[in-house]
Amino acid sequence: MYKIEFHDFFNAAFSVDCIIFGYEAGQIKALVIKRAMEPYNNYWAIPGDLVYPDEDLPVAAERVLKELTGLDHIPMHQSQTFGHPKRHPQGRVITISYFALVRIDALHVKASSFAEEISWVPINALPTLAFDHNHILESTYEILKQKLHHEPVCFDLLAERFTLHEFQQLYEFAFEQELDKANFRKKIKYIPLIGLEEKQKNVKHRPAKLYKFDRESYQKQLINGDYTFKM
Amino acid sequence: MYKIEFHDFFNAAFSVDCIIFGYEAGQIKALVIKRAMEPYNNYWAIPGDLVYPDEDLPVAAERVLKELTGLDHIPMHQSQTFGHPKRHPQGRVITISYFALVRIDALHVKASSFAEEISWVPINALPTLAFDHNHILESTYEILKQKLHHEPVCFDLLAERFTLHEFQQLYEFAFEQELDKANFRKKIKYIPLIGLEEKQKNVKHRPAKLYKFDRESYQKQLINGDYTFKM
DNA sequence: GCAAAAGTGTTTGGATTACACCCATGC
DNA sequence: GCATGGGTGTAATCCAAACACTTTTGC
Repeated sequence: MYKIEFHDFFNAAFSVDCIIFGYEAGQIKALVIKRAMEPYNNYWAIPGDLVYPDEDLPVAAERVLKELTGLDHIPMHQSQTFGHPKRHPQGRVITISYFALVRIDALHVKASSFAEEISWVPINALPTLAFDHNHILESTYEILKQKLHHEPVCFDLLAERFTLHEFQQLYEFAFEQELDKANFRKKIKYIPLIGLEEKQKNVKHRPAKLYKFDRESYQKQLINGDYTFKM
Repeated sequence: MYKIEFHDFFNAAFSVDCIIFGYEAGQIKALVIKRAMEPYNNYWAIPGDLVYPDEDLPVAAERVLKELTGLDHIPMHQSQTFGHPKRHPQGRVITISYFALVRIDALHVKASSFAEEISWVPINALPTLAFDHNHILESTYEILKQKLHHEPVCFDLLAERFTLHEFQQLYEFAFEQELDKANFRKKIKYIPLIGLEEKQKNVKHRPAKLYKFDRESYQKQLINGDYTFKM
């Protein structure tokens, strides 16, 4: 055991990485940016950057995401922290990863000066990413899958109005197994959904009814304690 | 948006906090130490300390736990990271919390020079702790409760040999609801337990049979995929 | 009419619940 | 004997899986 002075401990930096998941064309995807700076110039990476000395972590995550992708007002949750001494080539940098779920169809991302390109990549076909970002992304996807079982986060990924088939496909993709249509619909019977009058258009089969998630009555049921989401 | 030099980011420190849960006398408890140094001298706190500049996080968690409590070879899992700029009075210190589950009956803790006292406190009757440690401990307890539902972590808390009633009481404590004895036993029917010949002794009622968790066959079932733990 | 997907009903077996009952031990 | 918890059986009910069937659209 060696002894160092108290102030010598204060020579680390830390960053936040923002993992943004979306759902598009039947696949769960993550947002990556192409780095336009060293280290790992030209590599795809999770959007992330260093945290300012007196900045709180969730605030930093919001700021960094906005600076790199233009995305604003996206609620994020903390995922995990990665701190291997050699994970960053330029010094000791601990990174705290945050993640968010978004509706890809409802937003427009734009690359910043530090990121020359932005792309949504399917979670099951990731390229080699900068730093330890493959590891970070994969282990955060595991957390997402856990949440899909026990919390209604699926409705953060689906478009605001969705068909029951799209809803089903999301779960089929995440858990890599086909589901029976009739049984799926029985299972979701108690999830508060609002059935809209509107239907699908321009499909070459019977148009499906569109639904919205009824957040308000879900909240009420949560407080009453007479319902717990489970899939 | 302000701009600071790259090297000026490197003036933060980080620590690990080790939350040790145990089960004793029908209650889930956490290990706390009484601090024998500033800041928060004489407060109860989660065992934790600063991480060395080139030390990996899980290694630091193990070292710190051993230094402060004498506990060694306790497998720990990362929980959450807390980084509010004002959470530590002496500078910017981010803390990464780790947690572990132990069998209180099977270990002996000893206070170090930095901790003049060690105590197990029931999770539902915590004193005011140093720093933001109440918050850290409570939110980690929520994670433990989640795990109790989906992973066989209960057997890390129970004594190696336990009665089915002790097993049931652990769940009754965690989820704050009474369970039917007969139904509880049907529910755990598929958990691989080894029934021992031995029985309880010196109890003033019919002695209960003792059981062990069959880790080996649980692992096999996991790999085969023909069983998932659920409580 | 045909293809394709939407949408619903029925049967079955297994799990969950509530509850009742008997058993072994210390005092 | 009696208090205390250990341990088991039963009937009613609910739920999930498998599968078949009808409906509505575009072409």
